[in-house]
Amino acid sequence: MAVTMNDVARAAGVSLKTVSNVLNDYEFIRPATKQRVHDAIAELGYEANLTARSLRSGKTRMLGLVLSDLSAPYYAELASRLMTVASRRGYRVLVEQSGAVADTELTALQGPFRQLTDGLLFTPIAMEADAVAARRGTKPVVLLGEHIVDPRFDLVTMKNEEAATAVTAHLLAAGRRRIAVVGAYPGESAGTAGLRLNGYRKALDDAGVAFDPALVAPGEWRRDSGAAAVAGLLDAGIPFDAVFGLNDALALGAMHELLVRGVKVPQDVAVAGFDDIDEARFASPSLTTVSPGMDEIAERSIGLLIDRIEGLESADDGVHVEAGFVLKVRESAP
Amino acid sequence: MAVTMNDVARAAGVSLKTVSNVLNDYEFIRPATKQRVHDAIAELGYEANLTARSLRSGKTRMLGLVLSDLSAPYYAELASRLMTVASRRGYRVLVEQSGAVADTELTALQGPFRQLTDGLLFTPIAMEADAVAARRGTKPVVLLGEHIVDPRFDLVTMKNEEAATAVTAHLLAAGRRRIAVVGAYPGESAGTAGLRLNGYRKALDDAGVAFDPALVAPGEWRRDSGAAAVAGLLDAGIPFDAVFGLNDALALGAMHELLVRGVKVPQDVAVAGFDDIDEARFASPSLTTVSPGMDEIAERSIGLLIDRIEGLESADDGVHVEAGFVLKVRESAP
DNA sequence: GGCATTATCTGCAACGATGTACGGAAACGG
DNA sequence: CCGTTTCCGTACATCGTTGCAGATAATGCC
Repeated sequence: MAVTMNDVARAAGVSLKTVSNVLNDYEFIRPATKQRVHDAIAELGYEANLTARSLRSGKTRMLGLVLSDLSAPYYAELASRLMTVASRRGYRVLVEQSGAVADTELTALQGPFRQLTDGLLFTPIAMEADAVAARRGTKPVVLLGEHIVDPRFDLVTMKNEEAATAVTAHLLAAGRRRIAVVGAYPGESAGTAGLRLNGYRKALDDAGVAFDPALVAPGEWRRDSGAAAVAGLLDAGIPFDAVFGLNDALALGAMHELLVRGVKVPQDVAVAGFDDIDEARFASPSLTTVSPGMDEIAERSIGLLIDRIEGLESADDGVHVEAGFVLKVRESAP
Repeated sequence: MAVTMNDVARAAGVSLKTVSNVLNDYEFIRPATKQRVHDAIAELGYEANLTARSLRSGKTRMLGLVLSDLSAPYYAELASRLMTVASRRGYRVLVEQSGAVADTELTALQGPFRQLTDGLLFTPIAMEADAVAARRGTKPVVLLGEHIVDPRFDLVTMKNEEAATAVTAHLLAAGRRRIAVVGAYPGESAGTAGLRLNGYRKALDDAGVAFDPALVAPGEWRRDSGAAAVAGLLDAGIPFDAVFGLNDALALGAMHELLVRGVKVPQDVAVAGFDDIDEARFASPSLTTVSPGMDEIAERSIGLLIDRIEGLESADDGVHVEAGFVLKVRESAP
């Protein structure tokens, strides 16, 4: 049986409550008493029972992180940093994979997962704003991504549109005129894909280049769909001289397919991505992309969530944070 | 205030304990009673309080996963699958990043993290067998990887040596004779790196090719170290016609450096890796590697751990599981 | 010196579930 | 028909903390 507060209290010759007070930094305790308690704790090797503490206090000191798939490199890198940042403030992160399925997202939002955490970092993909608003409980929720942009919610995101414009402008400046986009539907204008597509269109407009819907190919944001999308364009005989993958995985998949087909990158077709995952630097050719300030996103989202949990942030409306970005020009689109 | 069992009991006109019994599938309950309780639960929207349940039962239905760094692609993919498999058996996975630091590993093994979980999936890197044996508590621990191979522990691993031999033999069969290895010290023979290096040496022996320590370059198992290791070899003027990265990240980093330096892959230097992460298929050239049966590893390690937790597995000695492997021949080393 | 105030510590109840023990009714056996 | 067994359900204690409301002693103030 583990050592309890009662054992410590007995050993230190004080009441159980005094031990609790010492542990919770209660103000009025004589240094000598505090010392005796600490000695007893050290001697017995006492460790607080977190479950009991949670039951009594209603706090778990865990944050929930809901994302579609932890094996996606962007999410893996993000999760890793979020955990590191959270642990600096004494919180753990519990991850739940939604698979981008509305049902699973809903379960994460209001099911048992919710109970285990003091607050949620939620990347909605399938669910819409009203549904989330109706189902979020009383605990804080900070949204990640851009699927839902709504004043009712705290949101940490990136400059999708501006960054996409920058990438596209960079391709245009290099003389590319038929820039294919993979990862969106031609008409899309909301959500992460939509925003990035808007950014692309804006750059085209600025440069006076006409938008061609035939150059826009949808696909899930994975390497294989990037490859499939490019294969589709090539097979359809649609000419293009650049590919903008709406995330790096898509771009890298696309680039792979181009090279397999004997298309030279960047000579024949330039390729650019979005996210600046570690893999991008080491691809061959290395991938031009945009770094969306992941450190800042991790820092700010955890900070905001914990501030909400601890009552340090009390804005009535949702707080919106937009991290900066940096264009990373590499070999795939010099 | 949330709905409690007491509320349900009142609504159903039974005692609190009967509600508990219904929820825990106690045998002797009249169908009619069971139905009334279920109706009340549905009507009130009752959800069991997991914290209270944990406190009373001593179980959390969470598994701990300790690994060095979740952003490493192999671990990210593994973690993702482990979570999926665990959830099928009603468990969640809580991840802790050790950073491959002994202190952090120790904390994960016996600190608060331990309390939160019913059992641990532990990838030791810095800690040694005796230290782990002394500090593991009473809850089940299943080791992953090969840093510690010891009959005292349950262990789920892969055929490192055989697989490394297969990769090396494949390179040799293609006529390569000076195969550099990145990710190990020349004399290493224990741990994952050591085993894979042994496999490499065995293949050399079988083929009657002499082992040259100058071809073995150490480095952490990341892309950047793979690149740095190859840069070192090239700068030192050590000739080689193949590189075996002891994991895919190393191999991909190495390949990148080769290509940057104008070395043709696979014409001048063939490259092979280990792990078969998704990225390997989409690299250019695509990476020859070995797939270590990650699905099997995920299935078996979660299965074993949960069986231990639930008392379904009771072998006194550690159970050792070795997943099979498949060589994936791709463009980087045809 | 008397009374309010401050400092220090304590006991009890409560968080919401489960384990143990037991009571009564129904079914069964001889 | 009575004792035993099998069902079905309940009451109470308990897991290890923290919140609340004191109790007691020491100090400050006039």
